[in-house]
Amino acid sequence: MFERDGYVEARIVDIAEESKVAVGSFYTHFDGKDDLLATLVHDATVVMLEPGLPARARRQTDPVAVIEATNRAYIESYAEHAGLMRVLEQAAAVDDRFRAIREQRASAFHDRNVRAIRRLQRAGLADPSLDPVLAAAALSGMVSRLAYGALSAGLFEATTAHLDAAATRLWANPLQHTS
Amino acid sequence: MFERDGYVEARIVDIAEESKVAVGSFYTHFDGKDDLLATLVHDATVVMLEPGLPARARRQTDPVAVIEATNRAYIESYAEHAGLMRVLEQAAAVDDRFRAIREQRASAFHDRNVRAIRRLQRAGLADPSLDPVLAAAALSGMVSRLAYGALSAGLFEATTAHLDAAATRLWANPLQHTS
Amino acid sequence: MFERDGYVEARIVDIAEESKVAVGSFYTHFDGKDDLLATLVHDATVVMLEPGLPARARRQTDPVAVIEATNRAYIESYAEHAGLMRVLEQAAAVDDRFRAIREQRASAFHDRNVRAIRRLQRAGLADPSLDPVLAAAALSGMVSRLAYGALSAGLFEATTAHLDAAATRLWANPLQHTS
Amino acid sequence: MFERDGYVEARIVDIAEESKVAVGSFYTHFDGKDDLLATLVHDATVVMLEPGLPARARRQTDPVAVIEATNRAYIESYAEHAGLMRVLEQAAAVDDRFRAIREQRASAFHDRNVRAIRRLQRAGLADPSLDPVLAAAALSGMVSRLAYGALSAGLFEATTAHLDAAATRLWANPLQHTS
DNA sequence: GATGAATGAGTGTTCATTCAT
DNA sequence: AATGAATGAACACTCATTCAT
Repeated sequence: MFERDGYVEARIVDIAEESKVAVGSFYTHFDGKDDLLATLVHDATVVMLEPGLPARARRQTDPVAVIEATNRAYIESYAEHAGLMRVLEQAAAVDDRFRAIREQRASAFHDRNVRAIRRLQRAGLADPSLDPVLAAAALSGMVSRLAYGALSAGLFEATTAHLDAAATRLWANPLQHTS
Repeated sequence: MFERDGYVEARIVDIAEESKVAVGSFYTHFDGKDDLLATLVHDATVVMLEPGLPARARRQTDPVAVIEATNRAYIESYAEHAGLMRVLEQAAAVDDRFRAIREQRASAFHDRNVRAIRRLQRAGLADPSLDPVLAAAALSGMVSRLAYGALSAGLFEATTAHLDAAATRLWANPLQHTS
Repeated sequence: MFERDGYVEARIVDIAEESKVAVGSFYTHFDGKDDLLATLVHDATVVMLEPGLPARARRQTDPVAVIEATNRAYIESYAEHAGLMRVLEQAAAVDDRFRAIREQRASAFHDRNVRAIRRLQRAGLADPSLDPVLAAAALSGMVSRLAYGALSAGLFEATTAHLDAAATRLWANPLQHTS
Repeated sequence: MFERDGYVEARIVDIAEESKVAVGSFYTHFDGKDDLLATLVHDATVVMLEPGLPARARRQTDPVAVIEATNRAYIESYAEHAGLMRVLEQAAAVDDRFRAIREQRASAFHDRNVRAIRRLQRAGLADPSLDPVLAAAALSGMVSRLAYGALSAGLFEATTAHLDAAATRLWANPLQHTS
């Protein structure tokens, strides 16, 4: 229902009906509309932040491999939860609680990226004059826009593989010394 | 009122009160809440798309100068209208009319960037193997995330000058031939 | 405006606009919507109750001629003011003032008919066992229904001449002695 | 509430209060003010058009008996629903939906009368030169005016029995050959 | 006298939430 | 635990009327 009508327009009655339970029963399980969405987002986030692939990638020394693994993880998880993310986006615009949740989610990715850039700089593999925080923000903005444009807004046709490649290339280049 | 309460929460009565007119008078000037926001956004957009600085920059041959001028124009206009943009963001999540307006605004910048990248590629100043559409999306995502993080969300401290510099550098590098 | 939108739906702004004056000017001439309609109805009623034709008919001795003259007068005046009468009908359902005006108008016709029937009875030209009040009510109900059906509701096709003839015949017969 | 305040003036809040339920509960049962009235009228109409008495009367051969039965049925049902009919009258003046309902109700009676007159003419019991449609309109206008005058408007004192008698007499006479 | 922008009381309708069954 | 009818606060919008110009 959230994905069809959006967070604001979705009515509790419809959600209950869709789930084939009575409205009252909905309140037995959730405190309200916000609690339901919070639960959904929480469940999805737990999966998204699972340190499976990145953990393995971190051990690698090739910076491009690290970047590619990170980007692929983000894009794939975005592809899987695109609908929910759109809903979270709307809820965040209306309810401060979700603004916080969204920021927290974003921070998790952001911080991971800041750490990755610092590591590359220390290893002499990235331009040390870049501000890691700004760079991480910019680069993850870039990747999420690519994901949004292709997977949510349908602005351009591209497979997730294409997106991976483009993201990695645009990530890798600016970090390099332009000497 | 929109900037304080958001589009959805703002009540007509409050908007009228704030303007020191009666509710009825509000309707003398606007057809409704949506009409008011549409008007505000329209006015701001007219200013933002004025081809002042970019037009002059286009004639320059130094690609970095072109990029810098474009980025500065975007960041400055974003800085000026940050609050309104946040409201538009919320309205777009709730009302299809505003989704369209937002897309249209985004397209205007996107298209300008696609054209800029193509021009640079033809002039041999940018890596010709990049897809201009994906690159434009990625790069403008990057810049708008920088602007959003610094000016709307307060994620990091930075002057608009800092943002200009970071944006330009991160734009310029990936376009270059990595030979 | 009243005839197009009905009494309740007609808006003062539209009435003023239609008359090419400002709303304020409307109130210079009339106290409000009700005053305007009262004036219109009054003007029309003055004309309708003018004792032109019936006065002459009254002097005649042929009862059928009297009846015919009365019916014709009613139907013609109804034909002329059908639109206004429909409006009055609606206003009477909403505003007690107009209910009174309508009753008064109806009474004028009713009383005239009661007097006519009494005269015919005294002259031995109508069944003396009929209650003149009920008969007058019934017969004028009949005529006004004919007028309404043909001229306002369009229930059946008939010229005013046809209506005259039918009304007179249906009036004349029941008054006669069934011996 | 409708009978006290009329259709237009009746407020949902009052209707709900009168029924000792909350406003919201009103909407649990009806779609709106119009739906409530439509339901009331529908229920009343179902009863009014029940072919009980007239069906039996139809088999009779005495035309006066047929007419009397029809008139009594109409007057009794009118007496029972006089208040509601007045409301319907007002609603019809304001809402096209009710205009249609009223016309439909009127047609049901009208058609029945047209058929009755035709039957009487074929049986040689009524003047064959009368137009059955016009006659039915006129005669039912007469009866309904009697009912309205006595039961709704209080124009004259009369028991339903008096009304029956008067109506039947005024119906019966005009149909007869005036030889 | 004419103007028409300003006024604000009034009301239909929605929907998250409760709670007796 | 499930049910779903009842609840009533909340709010957008209309339009007759006023009054400063």
